[in-house]
Amino acid sequence: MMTVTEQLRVIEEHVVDLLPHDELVKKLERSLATKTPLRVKLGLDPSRPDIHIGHAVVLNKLRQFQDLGHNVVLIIGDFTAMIGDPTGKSKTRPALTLEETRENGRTYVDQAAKILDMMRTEVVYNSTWLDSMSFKDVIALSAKYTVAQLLERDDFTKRYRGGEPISVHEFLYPLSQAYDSVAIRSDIELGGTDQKFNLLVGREIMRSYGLEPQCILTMPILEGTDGVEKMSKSLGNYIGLTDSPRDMFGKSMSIPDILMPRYYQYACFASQDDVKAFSDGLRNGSIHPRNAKVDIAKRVVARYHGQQAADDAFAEFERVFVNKDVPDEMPEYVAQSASESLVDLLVHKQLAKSKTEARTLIKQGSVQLDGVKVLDLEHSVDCTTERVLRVGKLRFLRIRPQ
RNA sequence: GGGCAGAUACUCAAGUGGCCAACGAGGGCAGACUGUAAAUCUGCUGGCAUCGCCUUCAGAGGUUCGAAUCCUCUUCUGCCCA
Repeated sequence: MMTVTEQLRVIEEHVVDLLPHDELVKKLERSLATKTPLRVKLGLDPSRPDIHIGHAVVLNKLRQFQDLGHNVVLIIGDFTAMIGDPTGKSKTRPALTLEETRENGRTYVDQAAKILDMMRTEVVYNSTWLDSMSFKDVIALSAKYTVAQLLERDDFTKRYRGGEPISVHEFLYPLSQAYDSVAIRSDIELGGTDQKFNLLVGREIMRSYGLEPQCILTMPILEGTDGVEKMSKSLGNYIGLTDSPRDMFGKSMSIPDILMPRYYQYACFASQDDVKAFSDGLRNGSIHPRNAKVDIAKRVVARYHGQQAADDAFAEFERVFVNKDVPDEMPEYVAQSASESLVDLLVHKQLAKSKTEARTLIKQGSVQLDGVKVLDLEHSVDCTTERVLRVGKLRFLRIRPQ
């Protein structure tokens, strides 16, 4: 096992907050002396079924803890998802049923397994203890925190001042998350920087229950492919862990240039030194931005799909976007008759949301058949031979004869 | 419990009896330019269709030739008073 100092060096890398530092040192020293691994907690909100590379930033940090010999406790917040954490949002999220959150939780674990060492991972659902709490228990829990303390949270403050509604049950979110820490007796809890408040509440609540407070560690929130908003499925700016190599590559290539160093650091998990060299290279022109981005895209794909997939995705990308060729693989459709209405086909194969949109796309010249623009709204597609239909830059459909 | 204000398309936000499928901004989509980037410029952004038609402005009724706009009730939200 590594010494405390050596461990700390790994743990502190890329971290935003690590509080309180001296308590962590004590925990590590005790862990080393008693040969007891620390319990490192991460709460996952299963209100969406997919994990993306933004989550991976935190997961990767967990993996580092595991590699140092510590244990990870993944908490699937199936119960808290019924509240819907309003963190960073101006509105309450729609509440989900317990069944939906359980289902999402299952896929979460599968995806997390791409990064974590599952031998050192304990997975628990917080409904296990939250569901059995009585109203009396809830009162006792909520008595341990004040409204003023809760209103300190940034988004609560903003909403309160802005005259926007805050439901009482939203106040229960930080408290129930904090109670999770009590239930599993966590030593350290990880989260994105937007979780700082919730993580700190955990400390207070643990202390109230007579437990040694957890340390907290926050990681940066990775921006989505739009370069502005934080990565999230609902904003459509995410790169999912289960995305195909091709999508992953394409999405990685679409990030704004200014985001490259951050992606290099947090999506590719490059070391501080490498990140510095990368940034310097971009600044002084010794690295071409386009090549830099290819490098990032390759690394991202390689991490989740392997090097071969990354190379293939790159080759495919070159063919489609640089050589304006068509991709190897694309959705296929077997024609139902010798000739079909182009508009209907676009809608039917979901290349357009409605006939109106399909017509708009045709009018704008973004629909091509075998590389030739089609501008006729009434066009019938001759389906007696194999055709390739292209809409915009990214949507393809191979049409096969009957 | 009482008083006041408000609810408009993905979001913000105009519109206060016909000129409204509804100004504008953001977002999104598409085109040009590029490094599939950013920035910039242009077009589109309820649905169906050849003029045109149909369904929308929290919900339900009503007034009117005609309503997002007026009236009634309901639901939801904020503020003030208690």
